[in-house]
Formats: sequence, C-alpha cells, structure tokens
Amino acid sequence: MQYWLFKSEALTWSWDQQVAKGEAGEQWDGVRNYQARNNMRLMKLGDRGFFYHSQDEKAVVGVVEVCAEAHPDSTTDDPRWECVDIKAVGPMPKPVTLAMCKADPRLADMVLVNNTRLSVQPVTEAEWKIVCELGGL
DNA sequence: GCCAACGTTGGC
DNA sequence: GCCAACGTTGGC
Repeated sequence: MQYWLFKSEALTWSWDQQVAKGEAGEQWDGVRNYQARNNMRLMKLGDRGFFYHSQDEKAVVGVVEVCAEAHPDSTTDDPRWECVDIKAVGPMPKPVTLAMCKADPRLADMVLVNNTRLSVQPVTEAEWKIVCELGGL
C-alpha cells in the first residue's frame, strides 16, 4: 500500500465537498502537471492519501482512499491528462498544519515541506504515521 | 498583494 | 536541444 497527498484550494474543491460525494467519490481532475499525473498513474485501488487545503488553511484536513485507478480526465480532450477517483475516509481530528510539519524534524524531507508547488505527492509510510499521530488519529 | 520557485512554451 | 520569457502556484 502506498500513501499520497492531494492538495486543493478550499475555494475550488474543499474537504466538505469531497465528503458530500460519499462512497462514490469523485475524480481528482484538473491536474495539468506531469509529475502529479505520473504519481496518479502509480496509484492502486485502496491506496490512502491525505487531503490538504492550500492557501488559507494550509493543513491536512482529512484522509481519502483511491477508489478508481488512473483514467482519462473528463474535463479535457487532451489525452495526456489522466486522473484517479478518491473518496473521503474520515476527517483529521486535529488538522495538521504546514507549520506543524515544518516544525517536526522527522518531517524535514516531506515533499509538502520541500516542493510546495507539487499538487499530488507521494508520502512515505513513516511520514504517514507521524502526520496521523500529529492529527490525533 | 508580493515574490520565489518551478514548469511550460516557443524561438533560434 | 538550449534557453529566455512567461504563467501559475502557494507561502508569507
């Protein structure tokens, strides 16, 4: 099982909207970045991910699960772009802010901390456990 | 609102 | 194939 992090502006697609989709989930569309797309191509059914709100909140607010592997992005005709579907698993009891991640030396190598612009990122198992712990899971 | 970092585009 | 110009993202 692999772990990931999905970044979204709360104004564009929020955790609440994701939760409202329930078990059916929703495609993570609109990605126009090769690195992010490549990460999605690596995802398998059942992989877990963090749902991160960028801009205002800058915090991991929930946990999601991959419920469909990479397929063409229906929001474009360009065959280069693909996306996965994800569904909400549950909220973070305590949102884990970017500041908290930066403050924890164990997370110094986390992509979130080092490559702020990548919207779909891999998360190591060690990092996953630490962030869950910080979030009260 | 500004600016740094980074990715993409297009001219040569 | 290189590199300058430009656009976008996201933290502060």
